Amino acid sequence: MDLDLRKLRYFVAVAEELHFGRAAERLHIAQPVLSRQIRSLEDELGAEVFDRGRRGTLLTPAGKQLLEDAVPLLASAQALVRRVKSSTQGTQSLTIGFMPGITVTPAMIAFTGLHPDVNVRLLRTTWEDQVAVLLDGRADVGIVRLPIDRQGLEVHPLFQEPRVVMVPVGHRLADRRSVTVKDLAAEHLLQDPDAVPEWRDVALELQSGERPEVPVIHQVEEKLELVAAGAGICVLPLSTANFYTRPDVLPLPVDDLGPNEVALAWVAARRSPLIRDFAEAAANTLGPGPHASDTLAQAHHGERRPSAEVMHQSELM
Amino acid sequence: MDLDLRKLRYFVAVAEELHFGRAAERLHIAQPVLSRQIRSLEDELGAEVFDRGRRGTLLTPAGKQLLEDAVPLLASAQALVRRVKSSTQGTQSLTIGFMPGITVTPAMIAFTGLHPDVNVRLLRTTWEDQVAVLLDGRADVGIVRLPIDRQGLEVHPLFQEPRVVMVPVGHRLADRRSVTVKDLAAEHLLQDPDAVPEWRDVALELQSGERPEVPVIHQVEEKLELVAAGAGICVLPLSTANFYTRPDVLPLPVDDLGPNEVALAWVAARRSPLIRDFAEAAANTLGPGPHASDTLAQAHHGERRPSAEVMHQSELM
DNA sequence: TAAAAATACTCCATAGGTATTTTAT
DNA sequence: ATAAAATACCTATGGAGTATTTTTA
Repeated sequence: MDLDLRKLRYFVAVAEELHFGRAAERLHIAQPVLSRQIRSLEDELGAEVFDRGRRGTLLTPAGKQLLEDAVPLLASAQALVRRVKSSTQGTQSLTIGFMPGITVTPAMIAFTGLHPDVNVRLLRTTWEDQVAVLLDGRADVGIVRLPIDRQGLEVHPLFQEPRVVMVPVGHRLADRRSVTVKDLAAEHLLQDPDAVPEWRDVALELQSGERPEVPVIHQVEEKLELVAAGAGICVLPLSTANFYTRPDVLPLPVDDLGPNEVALAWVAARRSPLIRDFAEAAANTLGPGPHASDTLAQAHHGERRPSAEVMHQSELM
Repeated sequence: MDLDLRKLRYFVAVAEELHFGRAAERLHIAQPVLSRQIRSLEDELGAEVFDRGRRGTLLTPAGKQLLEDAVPLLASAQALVRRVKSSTQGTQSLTIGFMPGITVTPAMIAFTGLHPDVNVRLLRTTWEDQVAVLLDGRADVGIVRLPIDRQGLEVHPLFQEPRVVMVPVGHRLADRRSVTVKDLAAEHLLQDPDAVPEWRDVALELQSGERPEVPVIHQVEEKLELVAAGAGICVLPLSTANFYTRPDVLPLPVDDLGPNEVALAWVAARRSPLIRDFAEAAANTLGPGPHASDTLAQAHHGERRPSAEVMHQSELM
């Protein structure tokens, strides 16, 4: 009668691993248990979701449809629990997700003026989880870098900022005043190609299909460490490049690279007055027109710090 | 770890009844079971959701938050199951919800031209469930009458049409050429007051707080039966009034009643190409500008029939 | 005191475990 | 032959039932 979210979570694990044994390991259960639970899910749904045999485990059309709906449903369930738990605290709160390099403070100040009683929290996100934190309720509203998957979100553009490429000192392009995307085609990009569509379309390592695995750590500091070590390059919005300046990595303008768009996003199905008011505060203080420094800055180490208390994600888990 | 949707469904029943015994009856389980399940839910959430004692059972703030999220989550889960089940059939399908009186055929023809392979189904809705059928997956897209709760929906206005009031022959207003909303303040309205905000604001029966219970049956035919019997009046869009003409009920123009807006709506979190193409077909064929008859018609009984096969909701349950 | 919810207990369905067999490359 | 998934069988958790007690207006 009622769908079992545990089985759904198991299904997602198998759908992602395409292997019952590995999925069971990831879920910390025994493989036969997983087989039985997936069968039970298939019985309840009246549809086979996996094509076992032949070339291992594959998704059926019904399985693809299920995966598409299961991920957001599980996120919504998590979001529900988070919101109920936070509603037990006496004070209302608003959690703002933001990507590194974005200055949230002016919007926060404007919002706090309207709602001095509300506990505003900041959650630094990465490119990979900037959308997920909204869907699963870790954040109520996000200041995101486009492009993103807009499914289920309300997205309001705020402003644009130029992007630069970070190369190590001594790199073959390091003495250029500026470069083009084509100059970078042979480089290894240390980030999700979807974040830089212009590069993705010309990249040699993607056309050859022989792209080395990008390390799973995606903090900006670590990316720059890898750039400095000569492991590859990365493209950053100007404000981020200025924020994380270090002497052994140089920012270079890229002539034909479109600007990075920053937008405010939240789950479309919610209409909380706090989100509405923060959206207005952000539009007034952050967008449109550049408020941040938009020229290549000289190195200025450690001068700027986030001026509000920043939660680390681990504190929220 | 995983939220239990069964408990969530139990919670919604108690939240709606505000009485464990009656809720248990509605759920076909014993009262002690319900008490225990709600306690278990509260343990899992780490929050009391009901305030027992004093004046019976009441929702706590956490309970209100939970109710707000639980209803759409349960609807999404139902929608997931429906979509997986329908994806097992070989042919793709698109189910269109529509309110009585709206002519869907031109949009259907345009859409079928684009997708001759897709099985298009129609689902007649009522004022009360036109949104629910979208949220729980009974329909993929709906032609709805505004105003509706837009939470989680994408809403694209199509066209407007005038509204009339239906009164029985022999009514004190029956010989008027037209009336005003104020003339209707003392009448009993046989529908949801939210459907006619202009009336709601002046209605005597709402101000006195002594509104008689409106029968739960909400088919247009039955409303007109009640109007004919002198049980009250109802306000209908012109096309609906023309469609359901009967000799003992008269339509009257209401001078100061705004037009009824018809819109296309679907769940914002979905982005199916079929929905996109139907939206385009509907915008081209149905809106803006009136395509239906927009004058008060003489009686023409039984001439017009819905030209496509119409499913009854019971066939879908 | 009467009505409503909570507690005590019993039963059974089912998640999870280990050992083993079946299946497909 | 081997790796992967399914089956067999056992244990224990927890949902649902009935009978009863506790609580509150």
